[in-house]
Amino acid sequence: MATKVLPQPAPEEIRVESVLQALGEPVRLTIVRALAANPAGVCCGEIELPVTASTRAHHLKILREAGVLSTHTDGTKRISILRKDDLESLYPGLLSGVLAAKQ
Amino acid sequence: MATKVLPQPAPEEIRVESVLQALGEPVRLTIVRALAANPAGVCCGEIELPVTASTRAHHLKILREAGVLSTHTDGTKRISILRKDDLESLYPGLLSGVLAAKQ
DNA sequence: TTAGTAATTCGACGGTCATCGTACTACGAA
DNA sequence: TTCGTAGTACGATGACCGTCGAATTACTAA
Repeated sequence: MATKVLPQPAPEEIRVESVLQALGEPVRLTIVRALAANPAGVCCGEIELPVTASTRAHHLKILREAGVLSTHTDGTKRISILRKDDLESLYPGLLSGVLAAKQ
Repeated sequence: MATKVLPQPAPEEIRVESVLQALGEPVRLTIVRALAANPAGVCCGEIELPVTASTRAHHLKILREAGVLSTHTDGTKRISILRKDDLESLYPGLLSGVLAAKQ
C-alpha cells in the first residue's frame, strides 16, 4: 500500500511562535494530548472532539503546518503522528512541559 | 518605599492554554525573552518594542493574567519579573524549551 | 501646589480566527 | 460502475484580538 505524507515544514522551518499559537487552543491541545498518548499514530476521526469534521480538519491543518504533527495517508484514512523528536530537539522540554499540565 | 504587587493568578489558577496563548504572540515573546535575560526584573518601558505604550500595557496585562509574569510598583515605574519558578513547577521544561528557540 | 513622567484604561477600528454547512475529492467495497 | 466512507476545500459569519489615540491615574520633583 502506497502511503503519502502530506506537506509539512522541515525542522529548520518550524517557528516557535507558530508552535505556541497552535498549542494554545483547547481543541488542538486535545488533539496533541491524544497523539502523545498514541505514539504509533491516530486516525483523525477517532479523536473525540466537540466540533464538526470540517473544523477538525482545519485544526489538523494548522497543527501540521506549524510542524507539530505529521500526517500520512492510509487508504481513505489519514494517520497523524506527533513530531515529538523534531520538537524535542528544537525546543527541549517544551512538549513534556505542556503535557505535564493537569487538564 | 512601599511597593505593591499587581493582581495575578495563584499557581493553581494558571491554565496551560492561557500560558501558551500568551507566549504565542511575537511582541509578548519578545517581552518574555527580555525578562528571562534579566532575572532581577525589568521596567516595562525599557524593553524596545515596535508598539505604542498602550499596546505594551495591553500585552503586559495579558502576560500577567496568564501567570507568566509578576509586576510590582516602584514609584512611577513598574517592575516585571518572569514567574520562572511557578512555571517550571507547573510545566517543567516548557519555559526553557521556548527560550531555547533561536530567534 | 504645580508640572512632569510612567503607565493604565477606554473606545474604536481593522484584521484574524474558530466555526459551520455545503460541495468536492479520494479510496475501498459491492 | 455505483455506492458509501473519510477527509478536505471553500465561502460565510460571528467573535476575538492587536493596534492606536485620547483621557486618566499614580507618583516624583521643583
